[in-house]
Amino acid sequence: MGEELNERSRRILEAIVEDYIGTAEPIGSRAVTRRHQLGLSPATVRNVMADLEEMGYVISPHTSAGRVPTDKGYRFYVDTLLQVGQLDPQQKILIEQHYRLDGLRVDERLREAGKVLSAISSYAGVVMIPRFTSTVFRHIEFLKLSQGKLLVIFVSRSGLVQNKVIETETPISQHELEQVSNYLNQTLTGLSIREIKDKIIRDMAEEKSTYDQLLRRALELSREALCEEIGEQIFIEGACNILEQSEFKDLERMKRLFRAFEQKSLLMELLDKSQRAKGVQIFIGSESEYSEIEGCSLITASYSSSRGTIGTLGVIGPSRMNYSQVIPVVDYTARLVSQMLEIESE
Amino acid sequence: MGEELNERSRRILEAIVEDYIGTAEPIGSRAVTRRHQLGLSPATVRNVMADLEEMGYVISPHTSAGRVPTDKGYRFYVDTLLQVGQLDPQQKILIEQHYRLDGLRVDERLREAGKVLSAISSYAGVVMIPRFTSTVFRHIEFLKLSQGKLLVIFVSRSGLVQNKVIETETPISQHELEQVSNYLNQTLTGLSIREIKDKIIRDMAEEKSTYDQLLRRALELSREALCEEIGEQIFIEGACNILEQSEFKDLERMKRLFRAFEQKSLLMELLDKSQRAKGVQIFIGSESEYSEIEGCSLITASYSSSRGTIGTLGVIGPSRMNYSQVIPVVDYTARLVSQMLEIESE
DNA sequence: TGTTAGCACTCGGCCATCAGGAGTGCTAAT
DNA sequence: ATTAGCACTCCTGATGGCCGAGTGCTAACA
Repeated sequence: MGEELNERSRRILEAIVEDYIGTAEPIGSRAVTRRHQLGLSPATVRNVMADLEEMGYVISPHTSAGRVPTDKGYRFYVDTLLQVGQLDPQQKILIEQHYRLDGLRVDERLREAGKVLSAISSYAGVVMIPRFTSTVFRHIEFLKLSQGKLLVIFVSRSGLVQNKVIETETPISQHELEQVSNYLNQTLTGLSIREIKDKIIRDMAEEKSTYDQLLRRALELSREALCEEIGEQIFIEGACNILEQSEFKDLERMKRLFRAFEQKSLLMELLDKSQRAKGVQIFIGSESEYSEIEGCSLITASYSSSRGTIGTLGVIGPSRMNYSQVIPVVDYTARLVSQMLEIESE
Repeated sequence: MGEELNERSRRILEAIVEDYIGTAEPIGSRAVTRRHQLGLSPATVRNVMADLEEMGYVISPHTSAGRVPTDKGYRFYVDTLLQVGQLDPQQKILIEQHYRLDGLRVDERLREAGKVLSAISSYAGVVMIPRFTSTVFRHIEFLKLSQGKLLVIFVSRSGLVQNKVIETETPISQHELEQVSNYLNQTLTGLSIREIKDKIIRDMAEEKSTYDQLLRRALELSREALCEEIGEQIFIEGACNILEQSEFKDLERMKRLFRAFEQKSLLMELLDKSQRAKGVQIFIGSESEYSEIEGCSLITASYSSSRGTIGTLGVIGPSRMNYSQVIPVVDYTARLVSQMLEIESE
């Protein structure tokens, strides 16, 4: 088990993974020798393959079939075998063309990014909307709805509009609400929500002594409005694309995947995890006890503003994914999106 | 062709449709006599079935199979055979329970309605967000984004928040924008967008003579902001549900359907059509030259505020749908949603 | 004249069988 | 250590036969 793979085994594993990515069919020993000049006979390759199987990198679906990479095999491949090149300039241009998105809202732009990802990778694109807590305050507005209910609208520096409904016990007039809005807009602009949360807690402690009615109201409302995370949102675009993948001829499997898509919480969790990491993240198959996306891989990267990471986007497809192609695309897209949001907020 | 169906033929067609809805399998003459007391022999039923086939109400997939209703058959069934009962009180309660949605935004509520529809019907639920033009003005807000770009936020009386980005050539300060917002909020509240459009056109004609800078600005901006329809939105919930339907064992068909879902424009068109009609609408199969949803039916109803129809919701499933169950559910849901939006806006 | 029983026929679904082919593991030779 | 050879396994696809469900037709019946 602890055995290091020697050069030859690596070459052969690489061959199996890459051929399998290309063909979606179990790779036999002869196929390896035929398609790759390794200077080895099929028999030798067979021996190596038996070793690889022993070590859990590949598996054969049945006695007389070729070998298929396991999750462990893919993992080894992406971690140590694969070298991701630069995105070729032509494709860069192709991607950039999709980002001439004048006059679109931030959320539309993000959704568009998902579409582009899916179109280019021909898997599914997924984009997580900036986490509320990671955004920078730009504007807030309170509107009175029915009895005791307020609509609060929040705009982040990048122009993302979010809103929620909060409840108040003590009645308040629309006029007062405007004053509160004004006050908050003056004092909070440019702060991140994280900072604001801290500030509010501090101010509330101080405020106990003061009796400024307006100030107290403003603090109360802003606490209600800002301190609770707005449900995170996630876009999944081009899910149909992965229907084309031959692994999803299996209806049952497909259903499970689509259920996972519909529920979103699972993906959310994964994206959230990758949010914290830097650079491109790769989740392979059921590596992390999520059986719903068994047989699938997720490639993600975070996008960020100058104030740090704010969201995550990526591609989800079968484990048998063209990693070398998709990874740079995801990476580049994350950069483009970061840039886009930055420009917007200037 | 012009032949009217006699009572017996109707009974038999009804039997075929209902049994087929239940079993998803071609219905033979013996099955009809077994499951329905018609006082007829299989042979007689066979004769009638041959007639029905001749007239295009049913079809047999192959020589020695039973009969399956055609679109025309379903149409006849829903139009003249089916009598929709009231929703049974128990189910009413079941539905209502899902609508204890305090503290949710309007769009979340609508999406929730889609989920409930899908859960109860076990097909897919679909909800079209209120058309911008049909909503009633409540509040508008302009924020300056980057060079020449404005973010405009619009709140309808029912609390629906929408936003878009518009461009202006002449620069304008945030202060001026606030004045414009204030002015518009004072003068437009309570008007429907439709009315506002008219008003703006009228005012612009008059305004040529006046030289009030602010007024001119307000008119220009509000025209930009309000007069162009915001892209309509549509939620499709529980699409996976219809994967369970046996008709979608055919992969190819399923793909086409999901592509249609992803694109949304097709559904939009259909919903838009039904928007104009009153009461429950039923689209069967490819009745209206949309081949993508071949084999599917769509049941819709419009929801409305006191100011008239504002949106549409419904259920999409296989033509072989349990109409008698789904129709009252859609109907009742539309009422509930109308009510919900009404309360919110008071 | 409308209804029904009877019967021959058709066709899809299911199962077993079979040949072909791809690929393996083992052994013995290099 | 590598490789050629070989027997073996197992999937795949084609073939054919059987069964059952269901039909259409015809002739008998009320």
